[in-house]
Amino acid sequence: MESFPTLARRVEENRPGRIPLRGPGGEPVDFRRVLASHGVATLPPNRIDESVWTLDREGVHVAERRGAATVEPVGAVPVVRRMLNLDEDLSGFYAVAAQDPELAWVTAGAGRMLRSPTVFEDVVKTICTTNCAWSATVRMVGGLVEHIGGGAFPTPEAMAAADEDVYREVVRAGYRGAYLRSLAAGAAEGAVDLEALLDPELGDDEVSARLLALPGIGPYAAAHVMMLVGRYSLLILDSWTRPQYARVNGRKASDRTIVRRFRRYGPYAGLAFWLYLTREWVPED
DNA sequence: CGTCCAGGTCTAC
DNA sequence: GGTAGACCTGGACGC
Repeated sequence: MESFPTLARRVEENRPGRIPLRGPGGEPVDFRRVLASHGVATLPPNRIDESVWTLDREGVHVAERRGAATVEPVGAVPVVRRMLNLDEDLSGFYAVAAQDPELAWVTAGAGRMLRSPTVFEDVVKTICTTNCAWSATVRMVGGLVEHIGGGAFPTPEAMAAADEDVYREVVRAGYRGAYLRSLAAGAAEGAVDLEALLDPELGDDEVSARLLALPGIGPYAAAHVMMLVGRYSLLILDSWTRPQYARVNGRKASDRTIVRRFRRYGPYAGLAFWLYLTREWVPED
């Protein structure tokens, strides 16, 4: 006869995992705003359905129910916690944002950028956004997932082992192919430790320097990856954010002016800038 | 058809 | 420190 505690545990484990949508400081977490936090979040193998607000990926299903994220299977709870960035305390950011009439709304739970399960994946995807239209980014990442990862996001080992022809003829990554293979080889051999970029002991300048040392990562890509690993001191200034700022702001501004406007946010300047740009992305109910 | 450029980066001055 | 050109790809545009 099975003991009661064991049975109770089994019953509990068979229920979908539930993750309360609260940050470490008790801050609210807007689940929809995490799913719709940035464009890279929508790339394969992620599948985000904004009509019902669900996230599916590699057999994992995430939805929102009664103030919690529900996760199936339950074993995927740790990776989902990471993807939703639920362990970062944003209360310090909210304290500053509350004083800014343009951004006070974020304190309702905005600011968590959807992360990939590995930093490697976010770096690869970011490289695939450089110097090309969004449609090309979708094609390249789709090619990596389908033809190298077999439907999942490819491991560094698989990407390093893939032939150059695959990058040229299937992924159609163009000159980025060499960057991607080189990055993957470094990650596979352990020469580059991308997970270390999550180390809170590192300063933003150190994280930035390590990213800029990677093949194919320049100022834009470094700032983008940094936002995804919780480093917000740099603003993402590129061909999308500049005109988007002009649209939201009502008139154009130089990079210097933009940087000044968000200077009050200190280490959260990049996050404040991004949220300002994307404030219309998730309509209120 | 050619030119431009999109969520830039690299190298060479 | 700063700038000029080259760079894969493939839509969007002008001619």
